[in-house]
Amino acid sequence: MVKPDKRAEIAQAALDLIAEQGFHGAPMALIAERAGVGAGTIYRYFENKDVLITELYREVEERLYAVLLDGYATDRPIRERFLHLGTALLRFFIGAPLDFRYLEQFHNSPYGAAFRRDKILGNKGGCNTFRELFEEGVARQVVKDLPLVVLFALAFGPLLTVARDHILNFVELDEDLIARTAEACWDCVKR
Amino acid sequence: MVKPDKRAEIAQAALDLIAEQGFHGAPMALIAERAGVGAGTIYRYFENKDVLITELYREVEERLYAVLLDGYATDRPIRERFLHLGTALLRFFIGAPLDFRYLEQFHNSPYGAAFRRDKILGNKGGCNTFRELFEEGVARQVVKDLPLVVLFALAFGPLLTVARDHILNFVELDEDLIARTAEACWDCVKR
Amino acid sequence: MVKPDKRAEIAQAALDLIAEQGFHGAPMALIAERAGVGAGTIYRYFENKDVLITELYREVEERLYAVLLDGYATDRPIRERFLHLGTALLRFFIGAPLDFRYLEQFHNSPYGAAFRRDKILGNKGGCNTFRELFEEGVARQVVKDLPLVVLFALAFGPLLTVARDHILNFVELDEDLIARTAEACWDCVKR
Amino acid sequence: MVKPDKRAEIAQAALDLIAEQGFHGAPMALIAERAGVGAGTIYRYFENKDVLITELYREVEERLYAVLLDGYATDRPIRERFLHLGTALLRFFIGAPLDFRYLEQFHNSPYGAAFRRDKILGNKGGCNTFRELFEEGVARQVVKDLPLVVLFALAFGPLLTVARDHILNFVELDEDLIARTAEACWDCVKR
DNA sequence: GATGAATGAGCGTTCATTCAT
DNA sequence: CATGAATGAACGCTCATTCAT
Repeated sequence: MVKPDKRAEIAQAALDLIAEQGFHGAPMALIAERAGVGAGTIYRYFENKDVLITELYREVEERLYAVLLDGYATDRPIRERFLHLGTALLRFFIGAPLDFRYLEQFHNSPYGAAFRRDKILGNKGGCNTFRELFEEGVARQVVKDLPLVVLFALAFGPLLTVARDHILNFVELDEDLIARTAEACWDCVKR
Repeated sequence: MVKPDKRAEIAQAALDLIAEQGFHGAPMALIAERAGVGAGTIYRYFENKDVLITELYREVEERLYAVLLDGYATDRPIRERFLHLGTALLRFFIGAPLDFRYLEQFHNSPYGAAFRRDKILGNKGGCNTFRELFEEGVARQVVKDLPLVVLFALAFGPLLTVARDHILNFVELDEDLIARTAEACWDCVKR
Repeated sequence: MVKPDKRAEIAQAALDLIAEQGFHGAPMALIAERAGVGAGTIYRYFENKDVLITELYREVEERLYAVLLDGYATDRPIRERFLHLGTALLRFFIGAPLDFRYLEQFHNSPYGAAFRRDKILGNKGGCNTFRELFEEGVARQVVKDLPLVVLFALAFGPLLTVARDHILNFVELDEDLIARTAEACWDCVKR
Repeated sequence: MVKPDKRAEIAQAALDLIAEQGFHGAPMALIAERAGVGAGTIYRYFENKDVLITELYREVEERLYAVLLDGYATDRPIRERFLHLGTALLRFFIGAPLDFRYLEQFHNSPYGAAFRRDKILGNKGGCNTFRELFEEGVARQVVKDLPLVVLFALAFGPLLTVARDHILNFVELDEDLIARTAEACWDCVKR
């Protein structure tokens, strides 16, 4: 039976290294060292590096979706729900900058390519929520009548960009700015 | 058979490969093969791989700025100028998907890290134009009173995201959709 | 079949190859092959080729100094001590021709350049012994009153040359010839 | 017909570079650049790099022998002739340090190996002179009765070592020191 | 003759992965 | 179960040599 500590140590070490240095800066030997395990041990928990990276992605995504859905009430108005999701997204990334950086590294790599397509067709938790929200918004004529993909871009694009700018210290996002940014995004998608 | 400048062949091969496969998928030997030259030949034109990559970036950037500034009139209203830049950006990326992918690969890599900061402080052609536009817009109370960095995010974020989605075939951007997307971005930044 | 320490195998293979073929004739891949290890294995024991070469040098030097100082008695007359060192030097090189050749290759290379100066100012074991011997000899007016560097040259020059000639099979040094050569060197430095 | 200027320029550039940087620091392209010719031009004058190097060696050797034999009178006493050769050797090397360094680089390289054997069997000008001098000295019982090779070592060893030390600035050889060094060498070989 | 752009074999080095212990 | 030494393919890069101009 696998010792869960060790798996977690490896995952954390890998996530930290990849988030901070990119895939280039995260050889398996270094991940093992940071995790305090032998190099071969990683392969007991993850079939190979690709699997490790993909699994890590899923874990981050799961954490994100959990945060997005926490307190999300489908019976609230579209605008309110949108702002909830937007601010939750920003808050999560600001609070977990390594998770954010990891997602960025992942998306911008051969690994990410396949996943992007899945996402857009997406049946995944948080993603689906956005989709349903937009579909409902379009149907109720509260949201612009644009293809779903474009609405996603209008909403996610600024949020992710602003999160990156905060993490890279180009801007300091406080609660006020988070709220105003999310509202600006709403202006973008709303009719 | 024509030999249209070896440097250009190498640059094109490198850009294609990096855009399509990322830096990992573009070893010098493969770039050379695609360019139809010997491996050593690359080094007659580019000091090393870093220089090749950086130079390629500058060339793409130049092409982009040229397009953005083409027909840009500073005496037109803020909104009109914004829409000009937004639609020009989208059109350029749609017409030159490899350039777009290359920029993305570059920004999300050790090479791009240094450039990002420069860009945000930016004295570069197209970048400066956006900055001046936003500053003027804020001063005239036409644009939201948000930090410049956030305005950049609100404008660029969706545009880049939507361009990527088009290139990845998640959506088909025609002239109409380009215009409506740019307008949605304007809703984002306008007061 | 015994596996008598991989580090030693690598060191021996490198020393042999470099001694016989020079640095040019000793690519890492060939060293690895001769040592019966994979190419990458060398780097577990030596950070890079420079380190391998320098470390090898130190090991040879250590062996040499050990032999020189073995049985060296500071309370014996200058002449006797000189002859002890001279014959010990010759015997060592004759008995370890690869060590000798390695030292020559090393000294005549970019690696050796830095070491040469150190040596002449030398606080190293065997070197220091020669220096003290000469200084004492000069003070007691048993040795010619020449700069230390010149005395070194008068003593080492012939010894190293004769050792090389023996190793290259230009002459066969037996115990008798070793003794007479050392004595000739003494004639060179003595008053 | 070959333009002799160009050949000389190439030879000088190659000698300088190899003397100063060793064979590693003297790629053909750099030699060509220093000589002010195209890279391919070298191959009009020298079949390949090996030939260039070997030819260069012969030229240096010739210059050396010319100096040694200049003013050498076979009717003078052995000792005097020996001192003539010794001091001439030292003076030559001190006056032409690049020639000296070149000889050292050459001897300590795969190229030098073959030549050393030739030399010792040597029918070459200067070498032959030494050989005859020693043979005569041994026959007349003025020089120690040692194998010719050993006598060579006793004479050349210190001279070359001291020349190197001067060129490397470990000692400053003036006329007085040159004379005393040559005399010390005589003490070495004389009965 | 002279050139220098082009070549590609060969270098030192890294790192994902395996497997004997 | 866990280890980390061992592996070797693959990388970026250099340089002696060639040959079209």
